[in-house]
Amino acid sequence: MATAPVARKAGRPARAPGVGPITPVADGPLLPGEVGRPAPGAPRSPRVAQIVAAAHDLLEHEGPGSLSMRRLAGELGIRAPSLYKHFSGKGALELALIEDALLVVGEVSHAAIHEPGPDGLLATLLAAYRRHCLAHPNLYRLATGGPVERADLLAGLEEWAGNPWYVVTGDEHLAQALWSFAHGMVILELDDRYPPGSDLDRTWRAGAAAFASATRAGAPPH
Amino acid sequence: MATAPVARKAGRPARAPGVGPITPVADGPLLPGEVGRPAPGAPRSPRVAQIVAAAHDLLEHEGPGSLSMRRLAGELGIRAPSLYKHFSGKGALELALIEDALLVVGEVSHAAIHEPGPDGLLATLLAAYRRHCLAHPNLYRLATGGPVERADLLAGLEEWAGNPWYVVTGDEHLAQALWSFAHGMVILELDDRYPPGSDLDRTWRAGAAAFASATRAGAPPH
DNA sequence: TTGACAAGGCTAACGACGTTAGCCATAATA
DNA sequence: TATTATGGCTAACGTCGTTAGCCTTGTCAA
Repeated sequence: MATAPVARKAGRPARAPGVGPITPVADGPLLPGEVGRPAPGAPRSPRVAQIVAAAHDLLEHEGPGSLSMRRLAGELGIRAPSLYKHFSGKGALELALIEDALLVVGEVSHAAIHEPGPDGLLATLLAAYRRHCLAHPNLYRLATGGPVERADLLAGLEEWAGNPWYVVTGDEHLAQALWSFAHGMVILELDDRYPPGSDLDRTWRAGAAAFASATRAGAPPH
Repeated sequence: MATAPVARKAGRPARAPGVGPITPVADGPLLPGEVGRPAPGAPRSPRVAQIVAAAHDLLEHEGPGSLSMRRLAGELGIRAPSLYKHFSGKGALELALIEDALLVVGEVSHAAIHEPGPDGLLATLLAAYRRHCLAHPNLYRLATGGPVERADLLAGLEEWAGNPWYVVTGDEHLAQALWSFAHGMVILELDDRYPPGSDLDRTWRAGAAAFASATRAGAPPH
């Protein structure tokens, strides 16, 4: 390299380079209807992983308006055009963030259905999804707002991330409907689109009850 | 005026200036639980209405990337800075579009619950919402994507537009949950986020059935 | 009739954006 | 030791939203 290597600007602690968003804990046995994590694609070079980590931090801490090529390069101590040695463009960088986000949300969802709470599988999944997504608003918006180049995504990633919804409903259409409800709730809550003073806990419970009774009425979840 | 007045570039037919998005058909009697349309705010000047109409056309026909101040001005035969004589910025322009979009979607929703189909109020409302929103994708994304300055919106607009969901469920939390489901379905369908080959008609029906039975189980809709 | 003023155009320019072209230094490899 | 890949750099282009400042036209009061 011609210039000072790495050289993160002072500030928030950097993630260890090369470490992806997933710590692949040993996968236990699968539940009925559950599918396994898709095989990872080509591994990222250390520098690419470092850039993605910096972009992740920038997006989450400073907001989407701050995730520009110049700003990101500045965080890394380089200039914007140098980023094009590692990514074909901003879209490719965002796609990497989206992949990470889907992997993590998939991990969270699969973990939830392995530790059901007293209210049952469905309510546990909904609660875990809500908690996680609200805790990562900018990443969630990036990952779910607008179309995505499905061909460029890790094959099977979306299906795997959405599989828990099928596990808890036992029906693919009910699963899609339930996930749509959860996504609508999260995104509208993130964007503060409910009337002020709304009791959203109760709204989540009302939706959960509706889908839970529909699940019991139809084919039970295995 | 110093320059040629109006002077729309040739192309799509212009809407009559000053005509808003709503043709205020005579409002019939209200259903139980239904609220009336909010009182309109300050009327728009003819020129402002014309600019909003041009922005509307541009957004819907050319997509959000084409809705720039320079491009919009070009459609109107003027230069971008002149738009600032009528709007404080792009955000104010977008807010006018959002207000129009919410008014229209409110009209559609209220109309739907006055003409229930054979599957009942709830299914009729869902079908009308889906049909209308999918027919105006860019406007829908603008109106529902991201936060909105509630203080700048016509007072009571969001509540009125959302009121039909309450009318068909009879419960405010179930109403919010149902609307969240509908929004999630629409936005994910618009963004092509369901697995290829999904039978979304059946997904809509599955969700409708879940909420319909929850509605029957709880307080009936009047 | 004249003067003031509001409305609504205009040009020039600023800073930030994504992106490209072309150059160059270092490290690894043949 | 020569070559090549890696990964930096500067300069620049076109687009974006936006501001400052100017000017013409129409209206309306003195």
